Amino acid sequence: MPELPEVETVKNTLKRLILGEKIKDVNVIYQRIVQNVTIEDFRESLIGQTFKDILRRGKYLIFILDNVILLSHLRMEGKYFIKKDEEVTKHEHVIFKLESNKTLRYHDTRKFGVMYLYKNKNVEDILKEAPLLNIGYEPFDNELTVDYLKERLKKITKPIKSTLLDQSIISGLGNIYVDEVLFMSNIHPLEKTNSLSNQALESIIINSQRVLDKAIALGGTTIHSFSVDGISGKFQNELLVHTKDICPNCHKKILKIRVGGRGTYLCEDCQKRMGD
DNA sequence: CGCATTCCCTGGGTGC
DNA sequence: TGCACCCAGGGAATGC
Repeated sequence: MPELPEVETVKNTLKRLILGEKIKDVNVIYQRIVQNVTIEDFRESLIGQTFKDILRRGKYLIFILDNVILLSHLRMEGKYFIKKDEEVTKHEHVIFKLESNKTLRYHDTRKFGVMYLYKNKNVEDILKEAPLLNIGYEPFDNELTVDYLKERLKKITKPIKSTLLDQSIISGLGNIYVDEVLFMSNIHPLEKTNSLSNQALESIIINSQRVLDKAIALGGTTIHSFSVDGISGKFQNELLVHTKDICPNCHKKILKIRVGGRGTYLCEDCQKRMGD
């Protein structure tokens, strides 16, 4: 499941593979992927356009072409593949035929991924409208400070884990890395959000940077699946708590609970609940 | 308003 | 082997 490091890896891999490539044809097989324009509009707007750059905002990929911008969110299982002009397989939902006779294919077994297309707009414009409008700072951004978090979180009473999954507050963390960050910060996932101390918030920021930096360096985490052209990450070998049985710290059994409907791993001894 | 729940999907796992 | 069932989850929509 792609989180920030996986999307960063996909972005960098795709940049090597498709920048400068011109789109000859587009085939949308599963139509619900395209959100904000008709399929006809999507096709016609993309044909003849060349990939100029690829950016990332949170977990969104932003493809910059001549006059259009394509926004892509991989959700759970979205992947891109570069192939020759061969038969379309079962889970390929959008096929971009390129002039070099290669094809760029969006593959998504659960069909949760979405795409948006913008015509004659620049990146600054689309950052001001949905769905990018409410994407919060990334852990690396200088604006993400203890003071900022203190203010944003002061009225939130739900579990801190649910808050960290909310992309409008901090962007880029998903289910895997939130568990890791909370473990590294010795914070219980069910801790009430607005009861966290400044020191706890500081730990969350620092450990978010640490875990994402390391995951990016290792090309992301491959638990279920994510890849471009079969390239997958190695961070799963570095996980401390998510999907683990034994705490690497105190060697007690890792607990699995549900928080906001999400499978959540923690060590009760290392992540004590403080107040509430 | 905040928060919990439901929904979208399909492959993989389980039990009979 | 086949079949019914449940589970995984990011984010939007819905309900309280």
